[in-house]
Amino acid sequence: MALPVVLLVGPTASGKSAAALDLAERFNAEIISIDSALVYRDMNIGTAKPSTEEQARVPHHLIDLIAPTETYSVARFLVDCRAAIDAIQARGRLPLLVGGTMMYANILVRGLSDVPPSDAAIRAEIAAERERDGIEALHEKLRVVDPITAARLPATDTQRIERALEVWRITRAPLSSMLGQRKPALAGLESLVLRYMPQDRAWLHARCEQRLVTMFEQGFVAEVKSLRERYELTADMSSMRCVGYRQVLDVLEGRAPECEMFERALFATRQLAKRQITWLRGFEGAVIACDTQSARVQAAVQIEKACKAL
RNA sequence: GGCCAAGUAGCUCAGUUGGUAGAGCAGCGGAUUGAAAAUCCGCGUGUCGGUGGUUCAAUUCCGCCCUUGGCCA
Repeated sequence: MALPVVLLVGPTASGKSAAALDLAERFNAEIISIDSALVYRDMNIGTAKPSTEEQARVPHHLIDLIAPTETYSVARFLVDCRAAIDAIQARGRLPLLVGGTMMYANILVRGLSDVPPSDAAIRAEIAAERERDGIEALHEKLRVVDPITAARLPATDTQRIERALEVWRITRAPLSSMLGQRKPALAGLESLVLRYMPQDRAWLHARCEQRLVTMFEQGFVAEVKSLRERYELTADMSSMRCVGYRQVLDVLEGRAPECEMFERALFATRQLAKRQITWLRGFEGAVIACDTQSARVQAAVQIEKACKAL
């Protein structure tokens, strides 16, 4: 009997990881993390990574893949994720994909166009140009080679302007000519999307705060200090731009006063949750109110229904 | 009980020599194609404590009431 692929997506601190553990045990599932922060080794407290006990209860995948000095990508996620799904299904178990990195979830469902991978050397070269000439100059260069993308992006969107220029320099073709046709990532698989969303935003904000308090009590600052001793870290690395890590690093490197650290980290967490909720509204799939008692039961009912339908 | 001060956005406050109001911090909405926990774009959300009076017009001036804080009994 074929099993569906279940995606449980929700904002940070919504309780999806804990729910996933229960659901995994109930449905004989293995968990695949959809989380761009959990891929980093040695970043445990600030990412709210499932504990070793939790990982012993249920097998988890796509966690601890790279060092904090390395970078991951959506495309690599698709490859890793598909491999994990196939392996889990081969064992006759249910793949339960859980997380809050909505770009990954989005690409998983809608597919990725045929765009070249990033090139670290070209990317560094473009970043240097931006520091020297300013982002407006890069936007102008992009307008010449890819007017469609340049018109779409505000002149302030550094990351996308730099990426579009990078694509041009690698392929000599505009990014806008490559988008449109998407290669489906879940081809041949039945999928069920469960959107874990709070009815009351204040409930989520309170949980964000509570979890952040716990992180600092568990030694979050010590974790970042230890990371700095073990790795050659800089503030512009993807790992160090993660919510919380960035704010702690700002204090350790003297860019921000310690008294503001908690408040700034909390603010960043809320902004993240907000962006995640924006994505969720645009997704197809069952909505589950994560701030109600029956959230897990509702999720279980949906999964059961999907399994029977196959 | 008497005197004084304050009452304006979720919070802290500004302001209107009378023409229904604006900052900061919060908050909210949106974009998203190999960095996404990233990178950007947009939005004041208000019976100006209540009530009566003066006035063409009151959040603003006057009276009374309510609430809060302080001082005196």
